[in-house]
Amino acid sequence: MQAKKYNISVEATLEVIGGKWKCVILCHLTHGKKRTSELRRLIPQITQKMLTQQLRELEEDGIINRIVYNQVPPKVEYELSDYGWGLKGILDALCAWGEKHLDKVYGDKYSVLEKSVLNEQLD
Amino acid sequence: MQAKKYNISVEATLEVIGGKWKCVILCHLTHGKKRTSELRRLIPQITQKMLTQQLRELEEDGIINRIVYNQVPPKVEYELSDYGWGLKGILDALCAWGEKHLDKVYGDKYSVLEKSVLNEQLD
DNA sequence: TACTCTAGATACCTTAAGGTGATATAGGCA
DNA sequence: TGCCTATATCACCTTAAGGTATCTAGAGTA
Repeated sequence: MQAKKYNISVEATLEVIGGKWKCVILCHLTHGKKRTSELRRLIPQITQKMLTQQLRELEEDGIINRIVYNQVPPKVEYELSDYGWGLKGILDALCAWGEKHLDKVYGDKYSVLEKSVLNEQLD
Repeated sequence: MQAKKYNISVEATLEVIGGKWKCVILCHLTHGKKRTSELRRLIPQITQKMLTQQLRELEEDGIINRIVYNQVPPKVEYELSDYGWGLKGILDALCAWGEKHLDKVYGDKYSVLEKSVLNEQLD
């Protein structure tokens, strides 16, 4: 395989965790193993297709592990792989910056309700 | 203005630095003020339109400052704003992870040439 | 005069990312 | 017998992100 030409290494990172959903999924997984249905509940706007598609790609890149339980109805869990845990610092920083940014941009208009919902989902 | 509903704060961050180019631009700016033409040289694949478009959006979000010199031919420089410097930790981490990832994925096949080009551009 | 150089705008077009809705499993259970 | 469950895949469609080509300004310069 030929190394792809990146002009700057951050492009390699973006290829792995870029896009609309991957960081969101990974942030949730930093709080522990999750079932597919849990992820769908945690990320209401994501569609079934996008969820499994993003999970597949993350799995291919070795960021997450897919754990299949042989039972009916099916049960599948996803967790950060050892390699994926190397992203924890970045993911936490992204979340933290986002919170600060929301405070800055919306200030008081950023309702307490929002925050409680947000924290609930972070736990 | 109504606060947008985010399910998790990382979404707010992605709205500011998401997309194909913004992190790349910002990474370059962490190494100092840059003229438009310098950025275009540093990011050969970006088109004129995308560059100015992304720069405008970053400026609107208060991440970068646009410095216009009143002279002909025009001279415009971009630099991280004080607020933008708050992203330095994240940007550095993204770059660092990307380098490690390239090593892991490509190993020896990831040529020294690539690395030197890469480092050159990081300086 | 004609052409350079830098930064940018704008209209239009292409493509890939993302979304919708239907269908497939395969055992448990009413 | 037929419906439930959770997970996933497929074909198709939409939309927004990104790309191309052409245009501007205004002074220097060959």
